[in-house]
Amino acid sequence: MTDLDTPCLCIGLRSAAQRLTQVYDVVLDGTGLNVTQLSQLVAIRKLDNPTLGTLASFTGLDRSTLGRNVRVLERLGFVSISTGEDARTKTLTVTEDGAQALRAALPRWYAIQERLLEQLGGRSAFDSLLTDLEGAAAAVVRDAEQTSTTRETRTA
Amino acid sequence: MTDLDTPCLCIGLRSAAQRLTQVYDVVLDGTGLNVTQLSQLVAIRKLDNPTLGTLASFTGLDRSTLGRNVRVLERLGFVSISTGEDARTKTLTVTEDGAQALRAALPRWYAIQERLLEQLGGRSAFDSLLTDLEGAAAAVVRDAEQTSTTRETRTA
DNA sequence: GCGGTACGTGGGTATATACCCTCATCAATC
DNA sequence: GATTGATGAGGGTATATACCCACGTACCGC
Repeated sequence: MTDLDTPCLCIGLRSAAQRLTQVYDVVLDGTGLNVTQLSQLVAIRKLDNPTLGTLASFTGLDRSTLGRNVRVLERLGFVSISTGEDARTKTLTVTEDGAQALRAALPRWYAIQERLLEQLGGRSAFDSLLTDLEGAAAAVVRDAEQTSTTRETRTA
Repeated sequence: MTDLDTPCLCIGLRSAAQRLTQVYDVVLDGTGLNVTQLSQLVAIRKLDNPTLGTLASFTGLDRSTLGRNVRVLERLGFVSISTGEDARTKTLTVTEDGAQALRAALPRWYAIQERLLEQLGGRSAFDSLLTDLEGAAAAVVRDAEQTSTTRETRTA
């Protein structure tokens, strides 16, 4: 049971994601958007002026994380944040500047995707690995919950 | 050319990495180490008291990032940071507390790895995807450099 | 030995991310 | 209609991450 004979799946995946993020960001440089912001603008537009919570569920991010991300977009003038009918909620809207940034960025985003998919020979291997990972992660979490429940029961 | 018909590879990969990180961290909870810290302790031990720069190259992280990460480990008492023979360098050493935390954490880390690999049917698909991604990312970067060079040449 | 260059770290700033607690608002019940 | 419980967002704090610049140290050529 050692270390580098079996490199950490988590760290490996994270490194890959970081490198890929940098690649996207380099290519998007000059459009005013990085890949995080691009994806969030796209999501806001797609969801048609969602609330923070809706966007958070959709993206799988924590609400507070998303709130902070969105404030960056607001400061950049790409999103406007207004109080919804339900006064607890904040509604997000892509501004005209945001739409313009999207028009600049999306072609480049698309070009990266195409190039990557070409190199990867399509997205099936990619998608199935992500799906498998999701399933595997869920299995590990179930195991962990099982174990801790057992431990609590034993202790009690 | 739209958005969610072709979900962003980068965002997908990043989400997967984040979820996987959370899984590791849940399982490691109580050992005093999260997966980032665990991997860094392992790397320090493996590299046998490296300098910050050496560790940064090894892990692929930015030096300043690593400096900050390591200061967290120092504050936790798991790593000691001392000035090297070359007075510019800082040498990293895993303390006894750090070694003890590793003893607590490594079996759990190993259990996650085993469980994940079992679910994934081995690591070949995982590893080859990461390798392919690396190659594909390099290709995209080359394209981008090519393009910008061309643009500069044209402009000049 | 001195001066310039190269190199290793640290600090400032910024984003992305999470968790927990609080506060405000809405809704439902009495 | 007032109290209570649920829900949405914000703020505090923390980690992980990057880039750029400043500073101090080392080394090399003279």
